[in-house]
Amino acid sequence: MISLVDKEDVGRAHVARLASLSPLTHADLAALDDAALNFTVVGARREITNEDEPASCPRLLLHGWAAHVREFKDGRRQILHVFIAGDLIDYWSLVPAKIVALTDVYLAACPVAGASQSGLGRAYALSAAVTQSYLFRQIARLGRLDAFERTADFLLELEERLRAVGRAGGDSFELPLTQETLADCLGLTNVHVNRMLQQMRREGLIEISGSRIRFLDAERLRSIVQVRSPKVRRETRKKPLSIVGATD
Amino acid sequence: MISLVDKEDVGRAHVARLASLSPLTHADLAALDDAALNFTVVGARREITNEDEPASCPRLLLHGWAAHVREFKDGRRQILHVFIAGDLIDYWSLVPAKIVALTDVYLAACPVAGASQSGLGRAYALSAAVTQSYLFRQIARLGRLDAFERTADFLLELEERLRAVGRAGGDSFELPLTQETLADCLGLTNVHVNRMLQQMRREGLIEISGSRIRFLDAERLRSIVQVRSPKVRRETRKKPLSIVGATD
DNA sequence: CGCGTTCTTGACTGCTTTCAAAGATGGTGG
DNA sequence: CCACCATCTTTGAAAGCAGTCAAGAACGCG
Repeated sequence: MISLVDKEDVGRAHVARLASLSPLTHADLAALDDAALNFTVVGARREITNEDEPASCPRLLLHGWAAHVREFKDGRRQILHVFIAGDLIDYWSLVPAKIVALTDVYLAACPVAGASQSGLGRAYALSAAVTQSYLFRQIARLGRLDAFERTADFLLELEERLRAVGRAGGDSFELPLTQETLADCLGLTNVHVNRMLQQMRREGLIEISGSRIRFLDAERLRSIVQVRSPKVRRETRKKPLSIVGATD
Repeated sequence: MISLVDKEDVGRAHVARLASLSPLTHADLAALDDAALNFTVVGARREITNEDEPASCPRLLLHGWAAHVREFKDGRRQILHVFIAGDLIDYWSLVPAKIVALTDVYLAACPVAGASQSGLGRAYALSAAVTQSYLFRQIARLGRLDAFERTADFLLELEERLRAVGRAGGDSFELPLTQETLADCLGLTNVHVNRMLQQMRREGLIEISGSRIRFLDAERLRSIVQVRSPKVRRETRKKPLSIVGATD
């Protein structure tokens, strides 16, 4: 049986997120509330979309977690992007993607932006831009951060995004992902993810109980990502890719 | 002194690319030709855009190579995306990004799509979608491919993209990037990129002379990326992330 | 021709994976 | 309420891939 969430909880996150991107009119809000009224439930581990049958229309993720995943023939797997409550799943009828529910998920059809000048239309555009910026962050994370930094950065990103939709209270939040799923996000093995989390616990950075994770020292966590440790990785003076001098 | 390219060469790539995405009207083509007439030149290693001053408008990259790069405080560097001739540099006034010229670069302001129904407008939208799909590929590459596979996949991607704009003849193309820049794309060190290229040469996969690279066995190269080698990495039967059964 | 950049190579280190097995957890049915 | 089962987490030992360091060769430009 699927565990239900409070009715008032369903349908808040997406409003919070979109409204924070662009001021919404009453019509916009009404459209969003309307859309949230009849949602679809997709069970954990079920496919929301796959490479063969692209989505018919953009959706709002009202509740739960989903992932855009790419699978290789030999079983390797990479999660390209994680969707949380409030996110727009709108890319793309054009780019076929496999998106799976990581938990039970509540989806609603995305109301079309009435006037193209409506706040809703702009919110959608901004949402896409924000999503893209998280893709960039994911690339940088996978390309240049080591396992420990990667894990820290990813947790910080999740906390930041969850907080924006009221899903991170105080300094803790629900993280209903297995360490294997985490590993698929981070390009690591489940074993190594486990070791990194252990290390964070030992160092007093985080605390995990059940599926809830708490930041004990968010500041230090953040500083880890910027530059791992002052001594280990000394400021390698590498030739800059770009020149500072006068433009042109 | 900046080496000039043939006049007829400037301004072909972007037309080829956009027209292949959506049929263009005469007006569209005229607008593109117009735009290409007065281009700006940005010297190699100069910044096209940086985090502080976002681009004022979308640009067409008429000629040359550019990169969206992210730099860390400690000197680490990751190239998030490479732009080649014909590409649209349009993301985003919204998401500040540092984009540098990897070679001398010719840029033109992007003509605004007249009617929102114009082929040009749709070409822009599709261009953004295609770019996004390359970001996904970059994530999968960095997350789950080993150094050899990564290098192969990246070269294949470049060939494919260059071919689409007539910049890859036969089985070879100009690759005006240093191995260090390549390393920044691939999340590797310049030393290791060198070793991977050496290995590809030894195995008769590629041939490099100057800045020109030739695929000697594109088919085998492609097969490498799919599944590295049948023996080394045996079909790990990992629990599937998603369920195949009936939907809902 | 000389100089700086880029490429190449080898030896060594170390981070991450692999393999294997034991412990914890949660849900189910008796 | 407990036993059981599947799933998930945890741990150790060993192997392997990629990074680091260093130095020499090749290349291109002025």
